[in-house]
Amino acid sequence: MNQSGESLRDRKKRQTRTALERATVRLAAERGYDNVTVEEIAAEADVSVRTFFNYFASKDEALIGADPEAGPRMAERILAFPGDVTPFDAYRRSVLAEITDELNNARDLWLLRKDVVMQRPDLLVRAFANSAESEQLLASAVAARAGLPESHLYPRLLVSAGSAAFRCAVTRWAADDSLALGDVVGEALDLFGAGLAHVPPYHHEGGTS
Amino acid sequence: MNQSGESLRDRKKRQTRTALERATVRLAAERGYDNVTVEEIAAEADVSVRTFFNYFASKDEALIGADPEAGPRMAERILAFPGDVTPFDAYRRSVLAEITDELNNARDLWLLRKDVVMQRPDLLVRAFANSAESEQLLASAVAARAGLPESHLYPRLLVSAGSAAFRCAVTRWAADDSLALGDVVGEALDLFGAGLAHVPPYHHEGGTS
DNA sequence: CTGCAAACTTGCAGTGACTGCAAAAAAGTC
DNA sequence: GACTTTTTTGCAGTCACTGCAAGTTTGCAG
Repeated sequence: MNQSGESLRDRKKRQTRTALERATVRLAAERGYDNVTVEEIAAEADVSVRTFFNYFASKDEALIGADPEAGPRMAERILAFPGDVTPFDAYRRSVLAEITDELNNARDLWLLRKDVVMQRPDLLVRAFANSAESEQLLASAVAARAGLPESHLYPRLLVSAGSAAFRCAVTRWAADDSLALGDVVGEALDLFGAGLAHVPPYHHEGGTS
Repeated sequence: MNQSGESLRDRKKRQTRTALERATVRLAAERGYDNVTVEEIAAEADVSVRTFFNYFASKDEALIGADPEAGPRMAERILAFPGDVTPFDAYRRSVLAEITDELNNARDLWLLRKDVVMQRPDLLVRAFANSAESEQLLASAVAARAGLPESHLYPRLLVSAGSAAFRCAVTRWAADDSLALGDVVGEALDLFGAGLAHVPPYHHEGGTS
């Protein structure tokens, strides 16, 4: 019964996973991240506490909705671009594509996460701390594309810059409703691309930049 | 009795603080970070567990030796440079100065921390997660110097890039004994300064870069 | 549809980080 | 030496997280 690629089991697993994720985000946004216990989250999703930890290694991970496939997916994307695309561009496009997908799939969740992040900005950093494994994958992909050894600083810096861009962008996005998250991330990556030695122009009071 | 600027009390506090820090790092390097309990650390430093938590908010903080004065100190340095120094250079120099000082004061600790980080790279990221407050200070200083509003992406990105540079540099430093940490951080910051769109040259097997 | 194996869920008991509180012990002051 | 302010400590409690050993559900073959 897996011609559709997804058995009953798989479907149920996906369901509990997203139920837990949504419960976590919803409750955290509603009454503050650390006023919510895993027990409450599990109850909300109608599973046992132990099951929560079968799906997520930590409360943090559930909040951010850590997707174990995101790393491999992005790495593949990076390598799939035609040869004349620079490593930076490949990485940049890959990140933006991922964000677009994510927002299309769960924009509502990100709106709630925004509230949580506004209360506790450190959560975003902490959540990214656990993705060292994925980052390693991305760094390898970048290294391959750039013709550099894995030990080189550049690939790791580029990937770190990516998550920094994302984190800063979320903060900025949270503060200004009128912006699209993808655009802000793109802008941040551009600053990294152009070099931080170059201070970007800023027109006081003149939003046509 | 505080003409020397430091009373008995202050001296003792400093002593317990560094004793706890050293105990944490030493034990963690010796037998692995999570095979060490706070109870053991406290015992090693001859204080109670409760006292440990009077000095450090978490085990992570003790491992990294989080210095609450580092943020203000660096911010001050950034603002103190003459006016013709660019924001990037001011930040860069400030970071390198801090690292130099730190290594001069506690090089042995950093050598041990290196071992711990090699076992668990995520600890470094997590440790930096709690410094959101300091980062805000630095970002403000950079913003002031760059003539940008605090809400602008640039200052935050520069500061994030700084910690990314530091984290990547430590990793690289841990893997190659022959390098000086300060140099690697400087190199990383230079890559950020020049722009990541530019892939650095790499001479296969020719260390004259 | 039955019986078996693999995957998933659950409860339970335990560890360890971390907190608030109130009392003991120093340290500084006069 | 009494008095105030800090610092240390013990204690009780909460909560995240883990390993283990059932119990339950799903997949599959006969």
